[in-house]
Order: sequence, then C-alpha cells, then structure tokens
Amino acid sequence: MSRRVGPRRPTQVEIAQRAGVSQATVSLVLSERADTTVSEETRRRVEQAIDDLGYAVNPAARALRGMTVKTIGVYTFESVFPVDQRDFYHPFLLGVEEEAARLGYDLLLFTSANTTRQGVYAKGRNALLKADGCVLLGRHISRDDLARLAREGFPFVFIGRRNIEGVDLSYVAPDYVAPTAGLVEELVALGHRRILLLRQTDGAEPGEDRHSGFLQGARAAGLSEDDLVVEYSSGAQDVDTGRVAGWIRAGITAVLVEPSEDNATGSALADAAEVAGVRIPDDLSVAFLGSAPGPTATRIWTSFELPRVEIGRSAVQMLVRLLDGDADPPLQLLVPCTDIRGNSISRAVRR
Amino acid sequence: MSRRVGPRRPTQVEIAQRAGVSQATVSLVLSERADTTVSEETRRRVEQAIDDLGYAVNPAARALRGMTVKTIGVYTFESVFPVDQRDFYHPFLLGVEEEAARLGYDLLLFTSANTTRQGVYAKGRNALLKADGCVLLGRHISRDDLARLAREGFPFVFIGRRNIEGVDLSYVAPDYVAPTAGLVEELVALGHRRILLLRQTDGAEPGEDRHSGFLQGARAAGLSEDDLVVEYSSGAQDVDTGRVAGWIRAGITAVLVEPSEDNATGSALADAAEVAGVRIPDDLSVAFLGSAPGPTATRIWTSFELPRVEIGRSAVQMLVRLLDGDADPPLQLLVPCTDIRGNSISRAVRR
DNA sequence: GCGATCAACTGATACGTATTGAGCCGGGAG
DNA sequence: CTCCCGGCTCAATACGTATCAGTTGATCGC
Repeated sequence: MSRRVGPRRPTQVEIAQRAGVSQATVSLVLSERADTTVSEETRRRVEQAIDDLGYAVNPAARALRGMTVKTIGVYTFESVFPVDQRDFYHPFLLGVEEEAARLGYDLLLFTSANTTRQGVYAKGRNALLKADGCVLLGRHISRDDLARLAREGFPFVFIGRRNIEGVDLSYVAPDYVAPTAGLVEELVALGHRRILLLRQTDGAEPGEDRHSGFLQGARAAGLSEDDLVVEYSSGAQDVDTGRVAGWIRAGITAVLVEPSEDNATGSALADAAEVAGVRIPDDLSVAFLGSAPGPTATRIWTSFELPRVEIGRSAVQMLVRLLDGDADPPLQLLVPCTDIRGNSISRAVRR
Repeated sequence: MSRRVGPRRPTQVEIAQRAGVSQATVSLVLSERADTTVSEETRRRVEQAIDDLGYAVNPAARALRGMTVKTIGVYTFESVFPVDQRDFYHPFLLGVEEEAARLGYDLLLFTSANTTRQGVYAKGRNALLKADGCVLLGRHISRDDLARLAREGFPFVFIGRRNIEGVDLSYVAPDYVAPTAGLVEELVALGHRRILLLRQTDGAEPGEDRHSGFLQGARAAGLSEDDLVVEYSSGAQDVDTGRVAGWIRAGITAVLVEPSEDNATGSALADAAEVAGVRIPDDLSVAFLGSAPGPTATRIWTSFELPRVEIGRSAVQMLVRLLDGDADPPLQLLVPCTDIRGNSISRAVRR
C-alpha cells in the first residue's frame, strides 16, 4: 500500500481561515442539515471561500467519523463486465447499477477478489469494508463467508436464497416454489399423472424450493405420492437415451427439469428423446423450472423466466434500507417469476 | 450522509491489548515492509490476536493517513453495464476491469454522477476523490472538468486524445494518424489522385488526427495539395445523392470517411451512392477512418479497428504508474489500430 | 570498562472531518 | 436590575491508522 501522490487538497481549516470562521462552522455549512443554525452572511462567506479554493470534502475523513460514503459494493466471483452478453449474471448487475444510480450511490466492484480467488476474507481480512454495504452475487460464494459477514454485522444483501443455520441472512431471490407448483397443477389438468422431477445433485436451495413447489403443486392437484418421481442429474452426461426410454417404460408422461448452470441438461434431454424416438410433447411433456435452452425454430420450451433486472434493483433497495437504519436484517424477498408458455407440454397420452 | 450502522469492528488498539504490545507494533506487523524489525515471537502473538478477533484494517483510516486504497475510479457518462453488448464503450471497460483485477485494484464506478448529469464536479465538489485515481471515458466529458482535474493534481488517465492549452493531460488513445496515412498511400498506389476527406464538424482531436494523417500520407505519396479535398459533415442528413454526384463530377475517385458516433454517415453515403448510380468501389473507393458500419452480405468496408480492450488495459497500467509515483503526468500513449481489408476500395478508373 | 551500535519496541502525533457542550451577545420578561 | 432564552459560533474531541523520534537492554569493539 503506497502513499498517495499529488499536491495536498484544501481542507475545512483553510476554508475557515479564508472565511474568518472556525472549522466547525465550515462543517456546519456543508452539512445541510435542517436543525443547524448558521447566519446567512456567514454561510455566504464560507461558500465563497469553498468556491475560491476549490474545496472538496475528504471522503476518507468522513468515513473515519463513521459516516457512510454512498458506495455500494458488488461482490461476485464472475467477471463483472462479462464478455458474453448473455451471461447469466449480467441482468442482475444491470438492475443493481440502475437502482444504485437512481439512489445516488456509486458502485464498488471487487474485481481484485476475483483474481485472488480467496473469497471475501482474502488474506484473512475483510475486503468489503471499503463500501458502506454490499450486494453479493453468485453460486460460488462460500456459506462460511456469508455466515461470518452476517455475524460481524456487515450490511449486505445476497442475491439468491441461502438458508444458514443460526444466521440472519438478507436476500432477494426468485420464487421457484409458486411457479413450479403451478406447472404441476397445469400438467395434472392436462391429464398427467406420473410426473418426474429431475433435480440437480448440488442440493442447493433453488433445488429445494423447486422440490417444495413440486410437492405442493401435486398436493393441491390431488396427486398421490406414488405418482411423483424424483431423480437427480449431475450434468448433461447423466441424461442419455436409455434413461429417457426408461421413463417412458415407467409410465412417466411429464418431466420437470431443474436447469443446470450451462443449460446442458436441457439440450441433452432433447437430444436423447430424439434418438429414443420419444416425441416432445406428444410422448413426453417437458418443462424447465427456470431458464430454458434458447428457443429453436419449432420449439419454445415451457419454462419460466427469472426477473433478474428486477432482483438486482430490489437488492439495492433492500441494502439501502439497511444502511439507512430503516430496518434490521434479515430482510428477505422472493420475487415472482414470469411463466413462459411454450409448446413443449401437451395433453397426456393414454398408453 | 447518514451514520454507518452495525457493531463496531475491532481496532489495532484492541489487537495490541490482547497481544500485550503497543498499537504501533500491530501496525508494523500488518505493514509487511522489509525494513521493519519485529521479533518472530511478537509477530506470532499479534497474528494470533488478529485471527481471534477477526480484525480487518479500516480503509478509511488508512486513506486518511494518505495511503492509497487500491481503488481505481471509472468515470463515464454512458451506462456502465450497457444493455447493448455492441455498445461502443463496452470493450474499453472490459480491458479496464481485466487489468485492474490483474494489478489488484478494485473498480469504483461513478454511476451516481450519470444520473445527476453534473459532470465531475457535481455540486461544486469533486466526486472522484473516493478513488486513488480515475480512468475517464467518453466524448461528453467536459474539457473544463479535465483541465481542472489536471490542475488540482488528481491522478487520472483519459481514454481518447485531448489537447488542452497549458494542461498536462495523461491519455491513451488510438493512433488515427498512421493508419490514415497508410490508407492514403494505398489509394495513391491504386492510381487515385483526387481524394476526399469527409470530416465530422465537431472539430475534436480524432478529426484533427485523421486530417494530419491524410496530409501526411498524401505528402509521402507525392500527391500535390491540389488533389486533396476536405469536406465536412455534421451527420447523415448532410450526405445525399446530390453531394455524391458532385464528388464524381469533381473527379474525386476515393473518399475517406471519419465515422460519426452512430455510424449513420457511412450508411447514408452507401445509400446515396446507390441512388446516384455510383458503384462502390468501381466508381468510387470508400474507406472508413475507424469503425465501419457492420458488414453486409456483399460488402466488407475497408476500415480499421480500434484496439479498445487493449486501450482499456493500457489506461489502467498508466494510471497505476502514476499512482505508484513511477512517473509524472503527462503520460501519453497512442495504440496502433488494425487494418481491415475490405472490398470497398479498388483501382482508380480513368475517366 | 565504556562508548557505540543495534534489535525490538513504544509514545506521541497528524491526517480531516462531524459533533457536542459551552460561551457569547442582545433582547425581552419579570 | 436580574434572569433567561434563542441565535450564533467555537474549542475540543474522537474516529483508526502509519510513521517518526525516541527509549530500552543487550552486544560489540577496543
């Protein structure tokens, strides 16, 4: 950490001297608080001196006094200016930037932490303190870091749901439960009985939520537990022709797929079905519990869309509420998803 | 500016008490300088205390002492997470982020300044001081702001060339002179004599540089001054069929176009030529002195490409050199462009 | 044996601000 | 006349750190 360069900037003391007042008075003039009493004449003289000397408040000194600096940190493992526009995280950041700008906050990107893959507590010291508070983003943020941050009382909001024992976590996340339940009910209304949920093996909260929605929708639609099948996949290679054929033999007529990070599971399923001679949706209805693989000429996947920009915005709003002391953690918000009506589900065939 | 929330964090004083040493010693242990003398035993005890209490250095206090905080500001009028991936500024930011991360700096985005369109000196106070130094970006940054920043000794690097009387400005910019000169020489080699430079009316440095390159190339190729024509355009509406026809009548066989912000001048020229029955390149060779309109099925414009990512990287490198005191402003760097060989120029016709 | 040198540590200080409690002054009430 | 009060200003202080100028002992050279 080297020494700052350049000439010294004017301070309140110098303003005070030039205006013939005390430093305290200068500070009073600058803090445009309502309950302050400075005569019009004094105020004028101070402001004149400020203009003359080109004074600018020193943010470090302000921060040291315990003031906020109007800076929101953004911590993410992924690159922040992603090369791929279609990057999953990009829309979140869009919302974060938009809302931060609207509320008058600057954005501090912890890019250095990305290279030194050390997590929040790089070098054993918290890197986030340069900001008033922080929006955390990304699958790869360690639960331990989150827990420690929360315990230390650092104000932050996580994007995505996380449940950590004994820790009060603030987060904004998409609601997977309701739309998943809705899809199950819709499938049942279309005559489906044996429905498969294909989960990711990571065991993370999004998977749990989808599972809850699955069960909840089934209950609401009056399905018996026996009709529900849950299987796991750890990636595209797990979904092959044999497996799809097996589903058909087992009488399964509809599959709900939890998307994998790269959406490869979805594509693999489509390919396997084609090879197996299983037509979608005629022989098998398929829907994605989240973002689907991109649409093709003939196929629009039934799925739902996460309101990512909106989530980014909400996270900033929530963080600012925490910073303003208008609320205490945990603040938790689930944002509804938008259904995408595709052509990958249809009325169940009787076999 | 409100008060910071949350519980107080441990300080060096508390570390010192727990380790049975003075605060100064704690600071010495933390500053991993070579010329420091702390016994192994003491260092161990201090580090133990740091771990126990979860100490993290207070960046505000450090900054107040005049230290740098490893933060580079990014100031731009445009949105920083542009919705349009093809945004002109995006690649610069990519380079900035990449290099900042590599050098261990975090990035502070002055997004709040974008909404309050007040320039650098929003509210009469310099908004940039939260960072150690700053990369400035964008056509719309006022010359006065740049001049004032430079005069005040704030470390910054501008992306793009700016010449301001009596001000030492550090910048990184694409070199328009050399490739423009090269294009002129190439055209002359193809038999062209009367060559037109179509400048933007803004009178900014990029236009000056292209003009210089134009003259320089002509001189190198042995063209007489009489063969050179310079015209101006303030936008697409200025380039119509009549104008193009006029060029042909005047014996002009090649046009070098300074691209406008939205590249509309280029498209307008193509359209006007088509309507006028002027074939490119058979009747008229056309090249762009910078980014061309997107390629079409039959047409790849001869032009050259700005190394924008590279420029972003260089700007950060330059700024860090300034911050480290390894150099004094002005530091100025011109980065070479890449020629794009299209099919919009050809051998001159004899008429 | 004595000053000099050195390693290891510490006390004191400054950085620039926001805030607090007190002081001053002039005027109105009692 | 005294007392008090409101309006205005100021001196003093704390925030947490890095660094400088010592201050110890201990060791060394002669």
